[in-house]
Amino acid sequence: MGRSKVQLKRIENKINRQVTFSKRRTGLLKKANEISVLCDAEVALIIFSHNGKLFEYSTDSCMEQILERHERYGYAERVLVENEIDTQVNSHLM
Amino acid sequence: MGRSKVQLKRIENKINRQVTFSKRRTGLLKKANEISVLCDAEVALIIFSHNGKLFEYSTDSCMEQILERHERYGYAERVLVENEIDTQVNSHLM
DNA sequence: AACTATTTATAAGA
DNA sequence: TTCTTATAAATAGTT
Repeated sequence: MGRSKVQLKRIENKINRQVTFSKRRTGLLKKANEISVLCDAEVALIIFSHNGKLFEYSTDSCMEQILERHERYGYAERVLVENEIDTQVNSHLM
Repeated sequence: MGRSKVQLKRIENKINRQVTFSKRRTGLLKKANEISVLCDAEVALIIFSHNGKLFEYSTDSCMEQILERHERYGYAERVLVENEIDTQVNSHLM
């Protein structure tokens, strides 16, 4: 999206990388909020810049709750996988 | 982005909400990967659909490491805030 | 699931 | 670094 197509590889120029990071971070956070509101989804987004600064978004500002839910879900999935339940059936559910 | 402008509020029609979720989820995951690669950032994205299904992306597939880093960073920030260090100075850093 | 008209994001440039 | 602008990309409504 811009004056030229972008190649999906690390931007070596430090200034350009920083500018692109700033722009895309704003866009990503915005879209995370949009899908959350529009689709009634629970979203957690964590971004650490190359320089180690943290940026984050979470639905209803309850990051910890979402991370806990993720942790619990993870265990449940592991059980499903171990039981070899056909995931293709479930992939149609949202 | 589409035939009409979108209002930032919950899509009440279930079918439309599901379709929009599917489209935007794909876009969001794609952009999370792009900023990660282009800008050498560490990203964790967790999305629970309205129906409770989990979708996630994490840089280098190490979600747990990123979440741990987030937890540690959180504590560090809290100390900074308590010490009332001027955050405007740091806001120029990325 | 594909298609396209439009909106939106953003790469370069100022 | 903030604003502008041309262009790429995403996506809303449609087929």
